[in-house]
Amino acid sequence: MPAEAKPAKVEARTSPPPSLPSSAPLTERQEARRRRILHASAQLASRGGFDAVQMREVAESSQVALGTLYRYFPSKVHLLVATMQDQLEHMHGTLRKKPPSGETSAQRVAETLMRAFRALQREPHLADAMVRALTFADRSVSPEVDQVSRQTTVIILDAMGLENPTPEQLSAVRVIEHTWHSALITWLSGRASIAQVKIDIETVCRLIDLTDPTDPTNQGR
Amino acid sequence: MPAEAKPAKVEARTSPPPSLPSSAPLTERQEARRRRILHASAQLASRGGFDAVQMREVAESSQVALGTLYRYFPSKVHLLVATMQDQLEHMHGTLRKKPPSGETSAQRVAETLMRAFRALQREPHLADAMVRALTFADRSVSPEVDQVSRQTTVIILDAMGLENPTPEQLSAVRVIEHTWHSALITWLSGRASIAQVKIDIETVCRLIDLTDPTDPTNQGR
DNA sequence: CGCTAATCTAGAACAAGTTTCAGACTTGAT
DNA sequence: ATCAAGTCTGAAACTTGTTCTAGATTAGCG
Repeated sequence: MPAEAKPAKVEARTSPPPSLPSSAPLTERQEARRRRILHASAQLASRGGFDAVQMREVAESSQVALGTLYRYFPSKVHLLVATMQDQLEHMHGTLRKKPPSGETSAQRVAETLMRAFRALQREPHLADAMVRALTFADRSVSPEVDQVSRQTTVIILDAMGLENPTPEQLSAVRVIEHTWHSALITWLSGRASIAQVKIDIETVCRLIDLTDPTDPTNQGR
Repeated sequence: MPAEAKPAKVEARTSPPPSLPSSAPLTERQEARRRRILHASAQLASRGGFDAVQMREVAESSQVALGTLYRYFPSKVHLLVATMQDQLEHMHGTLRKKPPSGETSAQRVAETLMRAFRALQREPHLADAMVRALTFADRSVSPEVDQVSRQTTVIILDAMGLENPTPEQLSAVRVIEHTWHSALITWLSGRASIAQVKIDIETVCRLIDLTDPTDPTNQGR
């Protein structure tokens, strides 16, 4: 990675989705620019992963000046995390259409995650770019990364079919997310097979059983 | 990050610890150089984390030419992962001296990981540098990252006090490692508190109970 | 000791993320 | 329609990881 200028300009951003400095609503043309940028980012990422997303190329592909690109997304990592948010929304929509069919919460969650995993497998380079950005993100990207995390939580809770999760269940969900992210990384870096990821996901999903109050074998714990 | 030259020179390295091109044993002076480099790396990392480890500075601090530094460690990530291996060995030695006191495997593992976590807290910047490097590593660093992973596995199995882990237990250990890494990241990026990390570790360690054949409540599973 | 291959050094050069700047364009309000 | 403020553009500059080169040094060997 080149000049990762330390003073990662932490603009006083506050609004949720857009990365613009202030929190003003975007004009139509601005919204269009933002969309073009995200599209270019995803496209380049689909080609060659994290390294292929070069800011100059993104700017060119999206017909925007480099300075403007940085105005919308203050760093490459911000850009890729935003790209991930974008893709996650798609994903959530898609998953919602066909709810998982498993009988237990654990099965449904595992099924949902494996479905997401298969989607990522279709664009492994894009997955690489997004996941690497996520885990490489430093504090200046925390709000955005957190948003991704929340969205993931929602997806998992959706799969569990829970209205009011208990604190224990939320803990289990946290651990599932940890495992999901880390397992993805091992897969992306070629250190784990698809089968291994599947096993890991299924293994961690058993934690859900452990917190399922309707499971009679959990009384002794 | 500056010019992350894509063609990450993947030299035909094969030997285990040293990153030198071939697999020849190091001379004394070479061993000393390697040590100086790792020391400088850890020192700079302790200051300002990942970003503070600048290759030129490492070279200068360790009294080695930039080209030589790259001969020993083909990239910044390689260097930091090697630094991690180094620290892990220390850690393992330290942990061995005072084995965990918990009664169950799960307790001992959680205790061990929390002890390691406290060690990391003492040098948060160093932890940042090492963990970021680990998760950002691409395929060219897989062997080294894998070695770190194996070492971590050994530490956990040690804590469990197992001679012949079952496949199920190994799966649980994998998930624990995933959680450990990911939880560290959320802590380092300021998205999770120390307390939260503790909870996550304790939560995932319950998976061990699930695979403990001596636990009578596990019969129905 | 003298030779050769490998290693090391100093420093330039290159790549890509990030910053900066002057000038053109838009927007919103008057 | 007009003006000020805010945006966008194009291009250059700066930073830091990485590569390359020519010339010293060192290591091992006969």
